[in-house]
Order: sequence, then structure tokens, then C-alpha cells
Amino acid sequence: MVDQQLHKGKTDGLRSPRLAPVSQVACTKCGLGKLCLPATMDSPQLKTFEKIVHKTRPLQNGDHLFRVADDFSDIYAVRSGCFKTYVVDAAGREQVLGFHLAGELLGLDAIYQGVHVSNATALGTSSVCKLQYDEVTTLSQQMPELQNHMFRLLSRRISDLSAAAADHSADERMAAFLLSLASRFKARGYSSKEFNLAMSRSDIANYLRLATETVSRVLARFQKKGLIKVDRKLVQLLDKDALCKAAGTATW
Amino acid sequence: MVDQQLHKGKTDGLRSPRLAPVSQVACTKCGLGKLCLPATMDSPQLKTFEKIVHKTRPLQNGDHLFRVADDFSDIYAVRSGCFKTYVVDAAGREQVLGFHLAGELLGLDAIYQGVHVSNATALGTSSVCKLQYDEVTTLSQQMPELQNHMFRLLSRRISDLSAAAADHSADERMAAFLLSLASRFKARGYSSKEFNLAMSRSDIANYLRLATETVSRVLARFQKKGLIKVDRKLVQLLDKDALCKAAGTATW
DNA sequence: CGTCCCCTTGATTAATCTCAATTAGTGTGG
DNA sequence: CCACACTAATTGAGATTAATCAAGGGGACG
Repeated sequence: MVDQQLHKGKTDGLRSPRLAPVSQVACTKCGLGKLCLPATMDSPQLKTFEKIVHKTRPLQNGDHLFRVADDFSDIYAVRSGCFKTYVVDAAGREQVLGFHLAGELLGLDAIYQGVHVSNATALGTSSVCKLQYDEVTTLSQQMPELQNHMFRLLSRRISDLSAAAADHSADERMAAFLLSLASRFKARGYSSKEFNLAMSRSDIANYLRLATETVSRVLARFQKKGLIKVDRKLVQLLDKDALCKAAGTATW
Repeated sequence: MVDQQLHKGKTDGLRSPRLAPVSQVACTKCGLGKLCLPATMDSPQLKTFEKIVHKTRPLQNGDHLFRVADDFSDIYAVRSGCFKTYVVDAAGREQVLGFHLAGELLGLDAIYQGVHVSNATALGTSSVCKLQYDEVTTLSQQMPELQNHMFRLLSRRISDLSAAAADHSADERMAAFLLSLASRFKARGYSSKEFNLAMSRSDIANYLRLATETVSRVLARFQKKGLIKVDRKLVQLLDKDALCKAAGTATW
């Protein structure tokens, strides 16, 4: 079940944009909350929206949510855990496109062709909500807030991918990656100073277009310099300012 | 100030003057055709749609359509010519995000934050149609085809960026780039075997995360191997199959 | 308690970048 | 129309980053 394929890659936002105005209400059915619901949605609207949200049973580590060439009919919102999306090229090389935390959407790249063009697999036990795409578009016709929200979510993914496209050094990419995770955890109410990496070193490496050995070395270097502390999956950010500088970006 | 150094190398050069021959139904106002209009749009709908499309005067080489931090109110559809989008990081390094041909949209990454997060500049004399974003969303409420079309366009950009994310060799990226251009020219009714590069070597290099010298060398290598013929801006693809193999992708 | 896989660390190699120099267009002004 | 200046593109040589190759550690789990 756990596919064994090669890794080499990168994607999903090395950098997270500022969060949208958020909803105070949450979808009771799946816990979708301020991160992925329109800010302007009121209770009746939420009720309507909930009708198209379907809970699914949790997936285990390595289970696939969808694969390339699968028919596209649903988009997914991560409810808990973490997913990675990836593609495999003609030579069999894997490329990780992104890591997706709770509240983030999966399958947006399938809208264009109506077929999945990437694979999604759970990193550890994880769960999603399923939203039938037809229903989303239909409901969007009646709810301008939802339509706008969808546009914004798609746009955000474009921004994130653009940010990840940059040609930076191994240190810069690693620093940016850690800061991106930090900011996303923070937005979810978790600590932005200390968190667990759901993904393996080789997944990180692949995502960042590095070798796994390089990821190890960079992390070791950062630790030696006092920027972070790493112990297996657990990461603590000790000097965020220095990390920002290392990332070569203005602010985080 | 940034401007001058960024755009020191624009060359107008040789570019195809004729307009892209597009769809059966075309927006009379700006020539938008099937490349950027919903296929299912009928004449009355087209008429309505045309109301929100606004022609603008052509831009000259190096002129900016928008810049980072500009207010976002419009999206743009390239009518003729070519644009490049790019960002500049804290260290002043430029990163080209994409090249945009006739029929392709610009500014989609600005929807999320309501502010432009990239810069767009004309490569040679080029023109766009302006679509006020408010009007697009409003009209999308009444026209499901338009809404779906917008979703698809955003999704396509996500797919494109994902494809560009892969960690490939210089040869692979260059080959893929040429094939991508070829297929886009073909979709516009131009030759897919022979075309002019609107962008400089350094823009290509930057986009592909390579040094300009590397781009030169790879092109020279391809030419020596008989895959292509290059003369300044003019490129001829002599052996597409071999190029596909060089790109490491299944098909183009 | 032993195996397996993931991760780390070291040594070497290779791809690509950087630096440098040359050629070739492009445009300007006399 | 030509000389000059400037920029783009190419080519060569050496430097450098990160990959690859190789060898151990260290948990996790049965």
C-alpha cells in the first residue's frame, strides 16, 4: 500500500501568504473552520454548505487518496494529519509537489482536465472531507462568498507554487521550508516554535529539490549555528530572525 | 531604479505580427477565442461577456502592466505579444515566474491577497484586454460556464507551475521549455516547428533556474546533436521525438 | 534481541555556476 | 553610411555547490 517510489522534489508554498479574513464559524461536520471557509459565511449559509461536505474514514500512512488518471469528481479538505502530493515522471522519478496540512485543499490541479494529474498519499493517519466538485460549483452560483472563496483558494495555491519556484540555495530553501511550516502551524493554533515533521527527510529533500543527505547536513548546520534544534521528527526554531535571514526573504 | 537593471536586456527583436487565429466564437473586442473563453458560450452570452472586456493600448518592450504591491482590481488576458511575470527577493535577485502568450491570463496570483504579488512586463510590443475582477465574479454568478471556465484557468496555472517545479537537469528543462512553447504556439495556430523567442537568454535561464551561459551551451549542444536549429531568436525544432526523450517526459 | 529502515556523516565526483574574454548584433550620431 | 558604444550571446577555464557513493549509527517494531 505504501508505494515505494523515488523522491526528488518540491512545491507547496515555501512561503505562506498572509491569511485571509477568516470565519469564526466552523463546519461541524468535519471541523473545517476559519482556515478554509469564507469569512463572510453566516450560520444559515454554513448550514447549506455543510450539506455538501462529506466525512470520510481516516487513511493510514501511505494510503492514497487519489492517483494520477483517476476520474476527478471531488476536491478534498484535509481534516487532520498531513498529505503529500506528488507526480512520477517517465523515468520513474518522483517529484513531491506539496505537503498539505489541516484546512488545506487537495485536488485543485485536477479541475482543469477533469482527471487527477497528481497523486495524494497520507503521511501518518490522516483524514479528509470530501466535497463533490459539481456541488461546489453549483452552490457557488448561489453563494457569492463561496465562489470568491474558491477563487481565492486557487489563487493562493498559485502564489505558493510561485514562491517555491525560486532558485535558492539549499540553506535558503530549508530555512524557508521550516518557516513556512511554522507559520502554517501557528495559523492552526499550534506552536510555531516547535513542531513535528510529518514527512520523512527524503520527502523534504525531494520537495526542496535536494538530496536527503543534503537535508541532513543543512539541518545539522542550522543546529550547530543555534538556529534550530532537531531530534528526529521534532523541530524547534530557536532563532527565527536568523532563519528569516537565512531564508533570504523579507519577513515571515 | 530596480527597473533599469531588471530590464536592461529587453529585445524587441523579431516577432510575429499577425494575430492569433482563434476560435469559432471570438470576442470581437479583443480577439479572445477558445483559448480563453468558455467553449460552451453562445452568442448572447458572448455579447454579455464582451461588455466586461476592455481593450487597452499596446505596451512597449519593458513596460510594466503591474507591479508587486499594486492594488489588484483587474485580471488581464494577453491579446498579442508576450509578457513575463517575475518577483524580486529581499536580496534583489529576480525570479521569472512565467512567460505568457496570447490568450493566457495575467494577475491570477493577486486574487488571494487582493494585491499584486508579482510584476508583469511586456516582451516586445504587446497588448492585453483588461477584465475588472469584480465584474468577472459578478458575471460568473449568472453564467455557470464562465465560473467553470475561471476555475479551470486557475487550475491550469496550478498544473503548469507544478510541472515547472520538477527537479530536472539543464537539458531536460530546456527541452521541456522548447516543447512547451511549441505546443502553445501550435494551439494558437502558429507553427510548432519554428518560432521566435520573445524573451532573452537570461530570461529563459532565470525561468529555468539556470545561468545564461548554461542556456547557451545547452542550445548549442542540442543544435550539434541535430535536435534543433537556433539563430538568435529563431528556433527550429528538427527532431521532436528526440527532444521529448531529452525532456524526460512521456509526451508532448 | 535482532532486523530493518531511516537518518547521519564522510569522501569523492559531477553538474552547473562564476569569472573572463570574445564575438556579434543594435543603435547612435556625426 | 560608417565609426563608436553598448548590450546580448557565446565560449572557455576554473571554482563551487550539491549529488553521489560509501559506511556507520539508532530507533522502531516484531
